[in-house]
Formats: sequence, structure tokens, C-alpha cells
Amino acid sequence: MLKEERIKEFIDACKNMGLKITPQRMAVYEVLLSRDDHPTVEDIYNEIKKKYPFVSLATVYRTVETLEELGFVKKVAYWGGSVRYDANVSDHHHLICVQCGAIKDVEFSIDWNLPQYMEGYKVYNYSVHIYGLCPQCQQKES
Amino acid sequence: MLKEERIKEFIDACKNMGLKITPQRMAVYEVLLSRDDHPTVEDIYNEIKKKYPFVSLATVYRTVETLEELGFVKKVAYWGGSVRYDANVSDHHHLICVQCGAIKDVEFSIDWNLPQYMEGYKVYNYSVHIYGLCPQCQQKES
DNA sequence: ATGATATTGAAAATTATTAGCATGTGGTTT
DNA sequence: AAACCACATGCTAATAATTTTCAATATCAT
Repeated sequence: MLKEERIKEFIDACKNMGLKITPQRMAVYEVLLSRDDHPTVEDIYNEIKKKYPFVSLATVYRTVETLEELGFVKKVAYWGGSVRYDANVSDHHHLICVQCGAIKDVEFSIDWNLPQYMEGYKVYNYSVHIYGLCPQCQQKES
Repeated sequence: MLKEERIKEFIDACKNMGLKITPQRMAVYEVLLSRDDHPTVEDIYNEIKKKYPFVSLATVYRTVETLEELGFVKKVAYWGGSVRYDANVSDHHHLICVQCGAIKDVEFSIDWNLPQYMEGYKVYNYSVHIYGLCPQCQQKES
């Protein structure tokens, strides 16, 4: 899925929903598409400010919210601190460094048939969190 | 693993680390051991206050922190709001209601050999998050 | 029992996020 | 192209979650 294509889809989705195409909105989505490290709102804000110093943090918060509602980004599970966002909305799993908190996408499939119901819950999908130590933190250990 | 036993282990661990055995500390761990709904710090605080009205919220925050450092509880992945804690530290998975946020432990094993390394990360363990709709929220849907 | 030291409670300080409101801007209409 | 209107934005204040500070207190080894 090319970045250009996703942006076009986003523009269409905005038009369909009566949302306006603003430079701020585009900038936020572009930053998210260009990164695979699951940035926080603050991270996105800092990156955007370099190019467009006029944006406000509140707008970035609002924009990631709408991006999520439209299904173009997902929140990533975390343990405190700030929410992190992921523009990769296809099914994938996460490799998480227990030391520094780095989160890396991993694409693989498990031989597992997800049941339709579990403990009375209607099951939609799942994701695997793999905890470990990233290369950088392994070095620091020794 | 009996509750009594775990408490004894916790007391030993505290002694080994030079930490004092205080009623507050015990109360926090007891509440966590008695619940399987992954309470927030606020939840724990409210439950403790019934028995011991003297405890302060800050102490509960401090205590869950030390409990985690000693490995007696774990933080549960979440998406905003407050951190939730789990005194079940054995390997298990989570069934999460996307509507109300309820988290239920599920015990099952996947036929999957966890590799020792992935993408350069040294792998320790993993947990599966299964997203769905809890029985109560299914009712509200219809 | 006493003293050294860790712990606690209460309040202030931080951090993360949301909301309110006046102004500005896309995009549609004329 | 000018005008209009609804949605967006920026700024600030408000809220929520958590951490820190510090004086007072309690635990535990002696």
C-alpha cells in the first residue's frame, strides 16, 4: 500500500465525511505514514513544527483522533506515558523492548484459528505482544 | 498458587530488599490478589479505604510501583485512561472488550515456538490480546 | 526501649489530554 | 472572483493521571 495511495484515500474519506482538507490534517497523516516507530502526539507535533511552525499541539491531538475514527491509524497498547499511534492498520504484531519501550512492527502469522466466541465474548481480532530487549538495549546490558 | 503463599513470598522479598512490612503495603497487595478484573490505582485505593481509611492515594501509587519492581504484579496494556494492574504474573492472555474496556484473563496455549531472537530483539515472552465484545456490551448492541 | 532509616500523608508539581471560545479558512455558491 | 457558512484552528484554561516534596511517623535491628 503506497503512501500516495493512502493519502488519496484519506482525502476521499474526509470529503465523504464533510471534513475539510487542511494542511495541518495532511501534515499529521504524512508524518504518521512516514514513521514506523509509533510516535506519540508530542513526537508528531515536534516533527511537524519543523516544516509548519504554525500548528498547535491541540490540533495534532484532534487530528490523530479523527484519523483513528476514520480508521487510518490505530492506538498502540502501552503502559503509561503517552498514547502512541500507528499508521499501519493491517493486522500485525508488536515487538516491544521492556527496557526502552521501543515498539517494532512484526509481520508473521501464527497457526491459530481464532474462535468466534471466548468466555462469552464475541471475538473480533487479536494481536500478539512480544516482550524482549532491543539491539541497542542489549548492548548497554553488557 | 495460594494467596497466603504469595503473601508470604512478598514479605520475604521485602525483607530481602530491606523494605519494611507496612499495613499499607500488605493491604495493596491483598486487594490485588483478591481481584481478577485488573483494577486501576484508584480502584485499589477505593477498596482499601473501606477497611483502612487512613491510606493515601500517593502511597497506593508508590506501592504498586514497588510490587511491580519486585515482580509481584504487572501492568496491563491499555489505551489511555489509567494504568491497570494484574497480580496474576503467570503467562496468560487477555480478552479485551473494545466497547467498555473490560479485561478478562484467559488461560490457553498456542501451538507456537517462540523464537529466541526476532529482528535482532532478544525475546523473553509474549502475550496475546484478543479484542471483542463482552457479554454485557453485546446485549446493549441489540 | 532506642535510634537509624524507610515510609507515609498531604499538598504541590508535572505530565498528558481535553474543552471552550474567538478567529480563521476551505470549499461551495453566486 | 466575492461572499458566505460550517468546520478547523490556535490559544488558553481545565481536567485527569501520576509523581514529587517534605515534614511527621512507623518499622525493625540492636
